Amino acid sequence: MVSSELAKNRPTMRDVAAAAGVSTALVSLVFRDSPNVSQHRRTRVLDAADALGFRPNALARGLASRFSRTIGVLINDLHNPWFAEMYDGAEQAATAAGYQILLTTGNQRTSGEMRAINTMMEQRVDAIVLAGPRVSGPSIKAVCDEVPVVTVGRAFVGINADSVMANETVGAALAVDHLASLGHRAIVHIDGGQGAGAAPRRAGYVRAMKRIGLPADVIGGDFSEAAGVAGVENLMRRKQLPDAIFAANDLVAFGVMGALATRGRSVPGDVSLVGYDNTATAHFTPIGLTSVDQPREAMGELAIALLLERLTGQRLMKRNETLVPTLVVRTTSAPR
Amino acid sequence: MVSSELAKNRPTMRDVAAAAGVSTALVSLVFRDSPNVSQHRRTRVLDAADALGFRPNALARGLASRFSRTIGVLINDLHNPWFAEMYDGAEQAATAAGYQILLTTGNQRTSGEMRAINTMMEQRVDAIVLAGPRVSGPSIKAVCDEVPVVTVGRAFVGINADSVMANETVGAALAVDHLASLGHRAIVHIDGGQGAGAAPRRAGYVRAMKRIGLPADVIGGDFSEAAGVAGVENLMRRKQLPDAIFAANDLVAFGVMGALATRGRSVPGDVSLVGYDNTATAHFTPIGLTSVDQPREAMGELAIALLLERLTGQRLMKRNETLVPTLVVRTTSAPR
DNA sequence: GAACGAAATTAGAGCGTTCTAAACGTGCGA
DNA sequence: TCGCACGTTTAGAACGCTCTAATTTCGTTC
Repeated sequence: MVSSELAKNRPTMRDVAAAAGVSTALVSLVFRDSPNVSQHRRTRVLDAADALGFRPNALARGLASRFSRTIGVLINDLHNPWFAEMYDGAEQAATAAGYQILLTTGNQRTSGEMRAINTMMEQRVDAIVLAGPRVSGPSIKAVCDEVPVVTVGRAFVGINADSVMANETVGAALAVDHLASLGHRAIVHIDGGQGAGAAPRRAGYVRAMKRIGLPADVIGGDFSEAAGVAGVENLMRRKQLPDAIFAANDLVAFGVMGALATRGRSVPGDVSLVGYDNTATAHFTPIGLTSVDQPREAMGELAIALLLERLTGQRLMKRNETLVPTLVVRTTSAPR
Repeated sequence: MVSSELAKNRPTMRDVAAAAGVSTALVSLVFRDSPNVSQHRRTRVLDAADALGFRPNALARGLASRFSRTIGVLINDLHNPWFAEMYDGAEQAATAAGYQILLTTGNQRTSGEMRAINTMMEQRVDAIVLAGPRVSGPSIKAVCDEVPVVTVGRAFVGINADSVMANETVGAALAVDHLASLGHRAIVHIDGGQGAGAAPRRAGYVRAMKRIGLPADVIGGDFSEAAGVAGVENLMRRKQLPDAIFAANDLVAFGVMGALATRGRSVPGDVSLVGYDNTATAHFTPIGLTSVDQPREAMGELAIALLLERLTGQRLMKRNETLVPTLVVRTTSAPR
């Protein structure tokens, strides 16, 4: 090994034990906060430990104990702040339970995700959170049989993995009801096409419109800014613009805003606009996008809670949880 | 241990060896891609391995080999896409060199960072990247003596850690020169106060203005949207608005945009505006913020490259690298 | 002061790899 | 036929910790 000179001889429990004049077993007990260690020895050990600059070796610990006390979290896209917020909730819950988090990303590619999952398994994480996974169900079946797994934002059928989702249908209804309550009648939905969550949002929109007694009016799109621009171009060809637009997500809404501005139309003066996801960008003053907000942190916390139930053996059955979104009203939606 | 029933008896090298009728040493050689294993045995071992569903145990491997082949990356703020892009570069470089990345976050708090650093050290990472660290120099001195460390976006003096920075002075000059070349004379800088990188940006602005022969005009602020709003309020009290504003970062610029819009002033009609950092939000059509862009991916790659130099023993001396930013022109800056 | 039980401590065998040094074939030249 | 070199393979001792079972220590009680 080239860097042998770098392999510092770090102090081990043996060294600490020798320095403190006790056995390694006692040192081990001290570092695991065992209650049955005399105060006397405990301080002696701790003093010796930090005199030597001792750091317990997590690899050895994990190997010997068969548990790494680590939960692996796979985030599909690090650039998407959605995941950062979910992660906050997860980290907090995990830390509170005495677990560490091993964070990996799949770089939005299926192959990257599988590689990351394999890495986690080799690191012997005790459980896994898959946030917005793109992998196929069958490809992770073996993993789910080895450790507890929970998926966030997506649910697999026929696989032993728990899931945490947001109720997209309800979210869409929130948007529609809000716009309708402002007096808007012609409410168009630019949808997310094949994107994850697009279908239930569309369905929620259609159902809510029907309930209120308004005609559903869906324009095809996808989860991108370009879809928003295209949607506006499409609408401009009509005799007149709708009262309001409900975009499949915030990106689409940004596209809509830009395209309308380019054409001299104002939001919310000419058209009210509601997005979905409540991304960080939505709240910036020059934008102020009204948007449907998913309880991201809560989803992260819940994901960890589900794993802990499995880890402590409290539950063996699969569980699918659904949380309810809320609407954050800003300046892009106004009375008709 | 409560979850004993979950501690699946995963197959080990021993099992694979038995199944393939060879020694564990041979299995080990196969999994390390040793060249001196006969093709015959290699395939027998590999077949046996995946018949059993064997996954090498990274903990045991790291313990025995004294190297985890893992680089720890500490990201100060997961919500900030800046880090995501830097991480992309780092991950790519690390993977190419056969290293895995252990990603942690400090949640923007110094205490969180120290905890994360300790965790990495306990996991026995071979080297560490600190991206935008907030910790103090002395507090990580011991760590830097144990493993190679590189800091990104900040440099420590008196500590054995390499660093990768962007040249903020040059970046500020880019912004000033751009605005001046558009014919603007009264160019105000709303600065970043005590924030990291604020001082060199301010200095770069002042120097560039002096070079061009224009009077420097700095308004105090910090790296927040609120500072942008406050800056505009400040400017409105003057007899007339400046030709252009160079904001300390994009957040400040968003604040400026919002505040100007509120007061019925248009960008770039009344005032041209340049931000700094080129955040993802800057590029959205309804905003289109001209901004100084740091070569984030390149910075991540370079960070890993520096660590590899240390790991392979090619270099022992500290090295500080500085990369040059570029300007991305969008729609918030226009001729006077 | 002996006996006892509880509390505190320890010896020593793993955990699943890697690594060193030695052993084993095998083919080749003498 | 023997010896030797070379390419393969292996036994067995680490690596630094945890865990079980045993041992020691101690405070009580009789």
